[in-house]
Amino acid sequence: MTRRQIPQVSSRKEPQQTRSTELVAAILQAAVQVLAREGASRFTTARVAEKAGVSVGSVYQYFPNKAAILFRLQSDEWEQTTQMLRAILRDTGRPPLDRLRELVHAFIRSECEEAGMRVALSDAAPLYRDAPEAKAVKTSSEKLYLDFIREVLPDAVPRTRTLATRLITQTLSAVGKDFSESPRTPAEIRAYADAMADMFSAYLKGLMS
Amino acid sequence: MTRRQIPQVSSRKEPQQTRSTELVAAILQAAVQVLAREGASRFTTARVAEKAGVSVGSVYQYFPNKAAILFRLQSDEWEQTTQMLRAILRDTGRPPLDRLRELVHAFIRSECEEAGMRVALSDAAPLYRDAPEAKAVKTSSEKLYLDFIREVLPDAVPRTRTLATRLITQTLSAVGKDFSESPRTPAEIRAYADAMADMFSAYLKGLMS
Amino acid sequence: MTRRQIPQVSSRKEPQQTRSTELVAAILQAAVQVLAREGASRFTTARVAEKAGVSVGSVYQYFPNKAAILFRLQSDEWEQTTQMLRAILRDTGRPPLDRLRELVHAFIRSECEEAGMRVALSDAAPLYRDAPEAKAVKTSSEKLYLDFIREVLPDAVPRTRTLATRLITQTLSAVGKDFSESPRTPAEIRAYADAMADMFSAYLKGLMS
Amino acid sequence: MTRRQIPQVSSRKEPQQTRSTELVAAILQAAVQVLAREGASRFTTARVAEKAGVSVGSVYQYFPNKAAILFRLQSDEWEQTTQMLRAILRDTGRPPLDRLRELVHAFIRSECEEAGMRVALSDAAPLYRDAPEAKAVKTSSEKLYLDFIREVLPDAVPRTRTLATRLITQTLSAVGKDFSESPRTPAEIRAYADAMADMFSAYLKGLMS
DNA sequence: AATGAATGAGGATTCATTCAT
DNA sequence: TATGAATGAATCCTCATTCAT
Repeated sequence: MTRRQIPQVSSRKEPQQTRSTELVAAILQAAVQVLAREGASRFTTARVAEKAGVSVGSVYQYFPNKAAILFRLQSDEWEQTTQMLRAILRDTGRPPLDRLRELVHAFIRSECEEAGMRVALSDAAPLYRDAPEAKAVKTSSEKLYLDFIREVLPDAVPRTRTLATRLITQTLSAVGKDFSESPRTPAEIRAYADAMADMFSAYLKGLMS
Repeated sequence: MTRRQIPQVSSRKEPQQTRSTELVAAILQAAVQVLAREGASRFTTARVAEKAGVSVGSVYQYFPNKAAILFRLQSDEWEQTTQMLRAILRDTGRPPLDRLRELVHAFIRSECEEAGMRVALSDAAPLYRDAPEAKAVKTSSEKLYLDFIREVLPDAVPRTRTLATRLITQTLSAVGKDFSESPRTPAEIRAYADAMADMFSAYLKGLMS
Repeated sequence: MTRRQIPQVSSRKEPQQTRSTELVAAILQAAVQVLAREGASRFTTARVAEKAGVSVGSVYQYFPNKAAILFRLQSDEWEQTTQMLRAILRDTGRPPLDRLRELVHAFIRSECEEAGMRVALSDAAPLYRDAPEAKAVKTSSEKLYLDFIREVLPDAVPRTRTLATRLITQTLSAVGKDFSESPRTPAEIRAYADAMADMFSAYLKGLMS
Repeated sequence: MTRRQIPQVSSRKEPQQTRSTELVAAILQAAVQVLAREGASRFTTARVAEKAGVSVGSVYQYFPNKAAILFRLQSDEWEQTTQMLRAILRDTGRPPLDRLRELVHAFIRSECEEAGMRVALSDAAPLYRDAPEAKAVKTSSEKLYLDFIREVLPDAVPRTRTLATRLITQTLSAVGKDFSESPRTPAEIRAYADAMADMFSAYLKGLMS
């Protein structure tokens, strides 16, 4: 590609006053709604501002550009998901593969919540995914999984562990996204998550030997 | 979302004369280039026309709208990939899991070819994915996999087979896409494909018992 | 207006061979349908050609441009209407005002037939109305009315007669067009036509004294 | 017609600041000029913007689409005309038919002012006439006439009054429009208006008895 | 005569971002 | 700080007409 646009995506200023924090929250909440109701292609700063009840100018006061809003939405979600998964994976009292199963269920379930907004957010990915900040977020959560895999495959060579980690995380996120694009019933979700957990378990068991 | 735009995406006229066929080919080739070089957001009918050396009007003579060009690109690729995979899966002389492994390799390899264009094409998916024609294409190739899985799991209940089929196809396509977004060396590709094949094999073996 | 476009609107060639006559008829019939179904703004030569089952080139073989088709439609209708009215007005056996009443009824009735097409045709009027041929058509039918008014007001000065003629013809055509824009029941049509005839009669009686 | 386009035609925002009001005024004034000089077919938002000395974007800030500008022009004129006619009709000191005569004169005269623009505006009617707002405007002024006719024909049955009202208003507006399409001298205008008033008077007198 | 592919100017509308107030 | 008016390039698509075959 001749020249990808790599916008500066980090927040223009850290809002430290209460008022500002509220404003940012209002903007983000409005952004979620606009994304869910209108879709990625109709996600405009003007619409977000209007829904948030503030002026466009104010939006640009806290976000350098449209991509930054989307990035923030995405990264907040990553944060949230990661936190949830961390709690599950670190519960070392339970057998690892049990934890993995629970993780898969929790992840797929969470992906299916607010699916409409998530699809739209992922449609808008081209706008924010190439920003350097986006990559940072991704690698940070990678470690979490790697630690878990190390626990499961203590004797494997690093290369194998890395590969297994990548495969599982990538499958989880890519397939989760794909699966959640269609509306799903709780039963469907459970069945699919179980199948995926079965697959991961079988794979890891094979690597243990 | 309030109302998605569902454009008519099928070809405007079947080019039967040599000249027309060439024109359509030129347009599609130009489209591939524009997509690869400029990215989805800069993919415009005007640019395609210019690159193809024809007028915009000519583009619209053969494609009812921009989405139709993208859909055609995507659907040509699906066709091609499906054909390739069909050849592999139907080679019943070899053990199924061997064929599956080869399929995974072939698929991942093919996804990594022209990766730039593929990523852009997938970025543009919101424009064509909701067209009814798009769904038809998808379901048609589903059967291919289902037949294969039936061969592998002849005794499983239909539900299990369906689930396994979905999981594997979805993993293949979603993870393949994701994986190919970064540039990969042949070695990386082999390693990743092997890992994925291991995962599928372990999973299916688990279901056989 | 800086420069109105005054297109040459007369037929490119008089079709004298049977084949050609049929072609022209097919084109005109298709034009009527396109006008009725798609409206003036979507009336295009391409659509007419397609509906007629001929090529655009053939359309341009017999009509120098789009306006000419519309003009022909309009002028055919004028012709037809005039013929009908002539028959009524010249039936000198009946009292003039009776004939006028019948004329009004016949006219309004005919305007309400194929109303959709007529509205569209009138929407397209800007395209053909300024052609010199259009004016010729109009004046030709003027005489018919003038003769009738002369019969009704034999003693009036020419000025009065001219004025009365213009007022009546203009009212008839303008109000007829306006009235037919909404769908009307036969009863409505009769009532309206009667009222209009009453108005004309009262007016002319006033001028007779 | 398969599907008419019924655009939302009401103003996008009520300009309350002086600056905005001026802008809207400038746009409308420019619109009038473009309409008068270029005609309906060359009436484009770009031309209006340019003539008004603002950007296209600004035009769209106050008018949701082209039709809305035209509708506003038309509706302003309706308003103005109605106001004028109301003053005449409500001057109950004078005999009704005198007032009617004056109304006819005033109306025809006003129609002949800025005739070029009016013709163009009416050529553009297909763009705005089907908007729901347009119908509302029309019915509102209907009442004015109905009240007047009630005064003239106090003993007539409602049906008759309604019919007379419709006939007169429709004649007035349709014939007025038609008459003003050609340039007219003041004398012509007076003569034509007098003739029309004669016609209305004769008609109403006939209904009184 | 007939065809219909090709042209390309033209038009409506959107939207990210800025900046004067 | 907040506002929101203003910008104008960019985009998708249409269509009258021509002309090589």
